[in-house]
Amino acid sequence: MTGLESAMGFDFVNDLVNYCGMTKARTVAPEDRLRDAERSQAIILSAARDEFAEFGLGGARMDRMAERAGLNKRLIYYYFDDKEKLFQAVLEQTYRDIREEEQKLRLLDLKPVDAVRQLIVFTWNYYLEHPEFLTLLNSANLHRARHLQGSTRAREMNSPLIATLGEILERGRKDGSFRGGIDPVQLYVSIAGLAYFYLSNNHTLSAAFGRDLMTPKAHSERLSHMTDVILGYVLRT
Amino acid sequence: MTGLESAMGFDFVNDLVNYCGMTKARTVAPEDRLRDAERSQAIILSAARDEFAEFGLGGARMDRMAERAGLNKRLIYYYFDDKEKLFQAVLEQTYRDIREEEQKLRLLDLKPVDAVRQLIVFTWNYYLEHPEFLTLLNSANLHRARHLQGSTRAREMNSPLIATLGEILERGRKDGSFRGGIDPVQLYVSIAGLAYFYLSNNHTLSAAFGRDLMTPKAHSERLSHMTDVILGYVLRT
DNA sequence: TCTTTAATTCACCTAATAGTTAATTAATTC
DNA sequence: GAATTAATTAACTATTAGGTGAATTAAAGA
Repeated sequence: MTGLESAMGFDFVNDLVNYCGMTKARTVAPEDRLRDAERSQAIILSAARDEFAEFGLGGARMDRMAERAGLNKRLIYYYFDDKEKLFQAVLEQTYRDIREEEQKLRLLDLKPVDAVRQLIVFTWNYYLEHPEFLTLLNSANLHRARHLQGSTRAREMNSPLIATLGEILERGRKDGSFRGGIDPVQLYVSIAGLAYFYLSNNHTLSAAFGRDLMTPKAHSERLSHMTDVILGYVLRT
Repeated sequence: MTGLESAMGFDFVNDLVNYCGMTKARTVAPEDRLRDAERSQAIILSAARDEFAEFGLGGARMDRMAERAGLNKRLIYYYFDDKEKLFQAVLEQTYRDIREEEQKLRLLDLKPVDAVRQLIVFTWNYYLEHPEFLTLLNSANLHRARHLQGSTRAREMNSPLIATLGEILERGRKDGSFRGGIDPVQLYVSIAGLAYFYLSNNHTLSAAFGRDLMTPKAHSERLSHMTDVILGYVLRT
């Protein structure tokens, strides 16, 4: 309480808060706070994501993460216990991010062909704009995805997309544009695989074929090729 | 020299070797030798391959490699200098192995459709039977393939395959079975990607879709799907 | 204002790890 | 059979890296 408030004989700030109907969860503006648990956790998570993405689980360094975050290393352990749990938290966040973007697509509002086209374009662009997604998944798989132990969470996040794709395939079959008997999981894995492999393995592929696969031109050629391949399979001929 | 040889007054073994016209590079049968540089190097390389494949470059442990190899750790440094160079040697060996197998395919002896089919089957089976190939390539890419520095070697190894595939596509186009304008590099990357992503990411995918992707049945379904996708694209309709 | 709680920092520990020095001994040469 | 070379080992080092105990201080509560 300030000297003035004290002199006035009542708690001015508290009265104001009560008058306005605000909860007094915060007495200082979020920006001005020197300490903020949520903010620190978010910063750590993002620093850890970058570090894991760049060096893999085995190569990532806790000290470097702290430095990246601009926070004391002890805080990482305070909030995330250990390296394994931190990696798990990063993975969950990463999954949440892509599924959130996928939700926005509203594929069921489109014609079946356009919906498939859109899904291909989205997948390609998302991988292109989030290279960390690719390396994090590689790390997770190297460790046999033991960080997605519960697996129910992961399944819950992914089944909506597969259900949507199944519905799209069904509609396309009914209106005669798609062939029948397509497994939505196989199709999704194929779309993802065509983009993933090209981008994730671009360094070895570029070396192997002596051709820069990361130019804008190469990118648009790949997207166009991918679309041809998938539509060539899906469309009734 | 044995006591007997000595007693006879001449070097029996040397005379025998000269008589037979053999070079005396080895005095003891390869099996019986306690020390053998080539053998040790091969053992180290294979132990290192397994270790790198299981834990990645960052997670691999030199001590564990020595244990796997059943040889003193110092030998690894004696023959391969350091961890980085060892990883490079492992990568080169790995590439050599798959290209050697590819050479045996004799795709140009087949009809174009069958050649493409064969390439798909080979790729699928090779990845399936050599899971270490997948994780090693992932590691190489995580480190931006800096271990394939010269790149000329890598290109030399891969261009024959692309040339062969180009020839197959050309023949197929001429005989009217294939569509025109297919880029062999794109096609190869697609075939590889369809198999690679499924197998390399099988742990996260299985968790995401709540479905075991590694049963024999799932495998044959995937191969069949992949074939449909690629042929659906390649074949003139 | 005073107390309590929780965010943050400092200093440190221990085990592991990449890499090395120097001795040893099997194999080869003469 | 002695000398030389090369494969192999044992023991060691310096450093790094994951993790922790305890003090500090900002923020919240009363």
